[in-house]
Order: sequence, then structure tokens, then C-alpha cells
Amino acid sequence: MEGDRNPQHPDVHTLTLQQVLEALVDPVRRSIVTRLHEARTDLKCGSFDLPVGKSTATHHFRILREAGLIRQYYAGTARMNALRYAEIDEVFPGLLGAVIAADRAASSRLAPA
Amino acid sequence: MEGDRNPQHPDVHTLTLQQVLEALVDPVRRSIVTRLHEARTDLKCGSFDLPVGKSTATHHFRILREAGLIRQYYAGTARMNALRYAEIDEVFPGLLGAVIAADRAASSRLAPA
DNA sequence: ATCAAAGTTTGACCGACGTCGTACTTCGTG
DNA sequence: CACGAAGTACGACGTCGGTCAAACTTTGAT
Repeated sequence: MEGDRNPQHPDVHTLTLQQVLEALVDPVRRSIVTRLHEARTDLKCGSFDLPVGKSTATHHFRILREAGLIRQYYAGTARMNALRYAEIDEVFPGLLGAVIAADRAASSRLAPA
Repeated sequence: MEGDRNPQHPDVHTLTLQQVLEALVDPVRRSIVTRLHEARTDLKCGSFDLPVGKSTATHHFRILREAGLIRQYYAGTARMNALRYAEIDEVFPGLLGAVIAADRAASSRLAPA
């Protein structure tokens, strides 16, 4: 069975601003969200090239999932991640967009084209 | 002289998203920002009725000031606080408004009229 | 059947942050 | 001048969050 491998995702209406901000305040997690938004596609955990070990990466993905920012599901051995942009924007209008825009600006300032 | 009592305020263009988010992630500080925005007026530190001691309150006001979110100045013995809304919104468009709106919604849900 | 790839889980560590109490400073007022 | 009000400065303390390494699980491929 594949029940245990499909983790729980919180309903959007149960999310708190506190949780969302705590998730977005970490630079690593914010880079995941921004990257996911730029890609416009679901991405596997491995494709992020994060500056931390695997176990730490797992930790960050769980924080994001529990905050309601991403949805996770398995495709073979790879765990896919989808940004729950529209759902979040429904509950916290403009928030995610503003953070992502600001993060993109900051990143491009650090790593210019 | 009154030089030492007028603290430094960072230029808006030196602010980082990281600093701003770190400032806004604390509930006490967020309540200060939200209150300041609702009041549409500068407020003295004492008028916030925060659930922490005086020294902790001073700490929070400093974090907000160094993040560029508020401007502080003295009026007699009282220290006044002004929200730098327009300046912040210029650098991080929509961010502060979205956070405040979400925070107001959360607060009204906890303490209904 | 074996093996490697991809994540997870667990436990430990450490530095940072929020908190407090106390002492101190500065200003207005009786 | 003396006193109280309003904050600030300084340590100290406890907790929580990000980090890692090592062992484990599950899946796909050989």
C-alpha cells in the first residue's frame, strides 16, 4: 500500500499567518518557494540544489508542507513538490506574491544575469 | 545635546527582505506594526499595552527600527513611533499591506467585536 | 535477488532569540 | 531640587530552530 507515503496536507482554512511567516522567514525555504514559482511546474526534492544536507532538506520541506505552502506526492522514488499558490493567495491575498517578488529581486541582486 | 537620543534609521535602499521578515515574524512586533497602521498616527511606546516587560518592549522596538519598519523620535520623555509604510512599500511592494491585512483578520478572529 | 538512488527518521549539538530583573538615564513637574 | 514617569542598557537564562551524521525504508533498475 502507499498510504503512509502520502503525507497530510492541512486545509487552507486552518492555516495561520504565524505559521506561514515562520515558514517563509528561512532563506532556504524561501528559495524553495521562489524556485517552485519560477519553474511553474512541480519539482522533485533533488532538483533544488540546496546548501544543506539531505536530512535538513527533508526538515525544510516538512515545515513548508505543514504551513500549507506546498503539496507533496510521490512519483516513483522521487518526491514531488507543488506550490499551493492560488490556495494561499485566497486566504492571505497578495502575501505570497509580494514575498516571492521581493525574494527574486534580492536573488538577482546577488547573482546577476 | 540630544544627539544620542535620536537613534539611527537605516536608509530604505539598504533594507533586506530577510531583516524585514525576521522583524515581522514575531507576533508582538507584528501587533505593533498593525496597531501603528490602524492608528494612522504616531504612537508612544507606552500606548501599546504589550504582553511583555519594558526591557523586552524596548528590544522589539529596536528590531523594528533597525529593520526600517518604524521611525523613532522623542517628544518629551515619551518615545514616539512612526510606521514607515510608504517607504517600505516602495522597496517591497505589497508586502507590508498583505501582512497587516492578514494580521488584522487573524486578530479580529481571536478578539471579535 | 541485489544494488543504487532518493528521502526519511532519529538523536545530538549549538547558536540565536525572546524573556526577565535590575540598575541607570533623561526629562517634566510640583 | 527632588521625585516620578518613560525608556534604555546590561547580563543572564531557557528554549527553540537549523544543522549534521548515521541508520533505515522504499522503489526502480540491473
